[in-house]
Amino acid sequence: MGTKEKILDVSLELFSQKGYGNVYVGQIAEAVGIKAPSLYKHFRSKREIFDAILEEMQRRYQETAAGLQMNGQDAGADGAIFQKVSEEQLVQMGIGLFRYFLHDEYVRKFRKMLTIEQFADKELGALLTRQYVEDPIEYQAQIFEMLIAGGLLKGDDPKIMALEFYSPIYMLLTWCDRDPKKEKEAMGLLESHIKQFNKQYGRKKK
Amino acid sequence: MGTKEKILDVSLELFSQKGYGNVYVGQIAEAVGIKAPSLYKHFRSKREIFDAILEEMQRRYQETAAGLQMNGQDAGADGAIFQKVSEEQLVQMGIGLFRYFLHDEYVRKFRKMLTIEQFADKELGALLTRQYVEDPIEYQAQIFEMLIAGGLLKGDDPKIMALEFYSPIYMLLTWCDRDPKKEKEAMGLLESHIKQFNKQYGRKKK
DNA sequence: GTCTATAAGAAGATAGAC
DNA sequence: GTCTATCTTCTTATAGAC
Repeated sequence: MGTKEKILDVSLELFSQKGYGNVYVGQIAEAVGIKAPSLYKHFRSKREIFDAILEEMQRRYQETAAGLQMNGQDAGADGAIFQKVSEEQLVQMGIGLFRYFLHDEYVRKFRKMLTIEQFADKELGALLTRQYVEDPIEYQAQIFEMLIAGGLLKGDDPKIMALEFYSPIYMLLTWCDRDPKKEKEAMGLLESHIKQFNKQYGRKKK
Repeated sequence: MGTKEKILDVSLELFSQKGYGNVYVGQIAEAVGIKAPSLYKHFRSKREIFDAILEEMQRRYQETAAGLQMNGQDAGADGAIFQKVSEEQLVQMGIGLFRYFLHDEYVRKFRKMLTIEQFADKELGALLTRQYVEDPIEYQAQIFEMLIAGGLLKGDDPKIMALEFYSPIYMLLTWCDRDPKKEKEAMGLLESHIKQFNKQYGRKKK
């Protein structure tokens, strides 16, 4: 890893723990293994480091989102993918989303950074809302709408279903961000939640 | 309001917006209407201001919690209170909780401060978890357990019910903290959610 | 209790040698 | 690209007059 990438890496780690204002360029330099003035050969200022992180993480998110929406245009093709929806698949969808958000090192650190900076920087607050409230709910509402249309789930308000499916995921996620030791307990609650969700909205098997 | 109280007041406002490390004593003093050195006649240090806020807000929370748990020991008496549970009452319980968390000026600012400081200060992270995850879920699980025992709701896992009832409240709350203009939309979603919850878990009327 | 003046130190950033 | 030395500004806190 080049020095420039290492600077971004350790800066994200520090920003996600202490927040931008409580991280000093000396700390970044020390974590990288150089002296503070050397940082300025790679970035013009501390703010430029922050901006570079922001840009890179948004790029990655766009990539992931584009990947997830797959055939968003073509509901027919998506329907086919979920042809055989089952409790097990709903559980996998929820647990998978949770695991990805929680375990991907960059996703986790960036979410923590957004959380810390959300009120100081309106743009970051809006980003947090988009990435962790509006996009997931809209995406899941679309999926539920297709599953209902295909007769695989019952229900009449996909958006409320998405709110009810996703909100516990989000809350358990913020819980584990504060205390990673809770992951096992959170996973158990999440599984119970999804099974309950399936019991409520799933079509009877026989 | 005495100067000492005013210092705590404006400090909480500033800390909840920028975070402890990004607030300077000069800003606090300016907001109070005095010069920075005068602050030190009321508090020995900036940290002491922060600690005083923390202590005061925890005192208020204990007070509120004690009030809410009412007859927590005496499930019989609590049962009586909820004798005539209805959709309208569930809605009022959820909306009421939401409104209180969102509109009480001190509660809202303190929550934002905890949110900002949660990763830098483990104690504050634990406090946020207690006040906004564990206590509400435990409290609501107890209520649901009583309502089930009394035949007013159906369901077999009060804790999962509490998770499903409360998580959307929490998510909509964090959403509105970032963007208060969303309150009306959030309130509408919340009401739909609770009605859906009641449809799933409520005993049929006839 | 509030002020002005100021100390003491921290933090971001630059200059210039290597 | 990394270093040491240094500049400038900001920030917390104290001293002492009123």
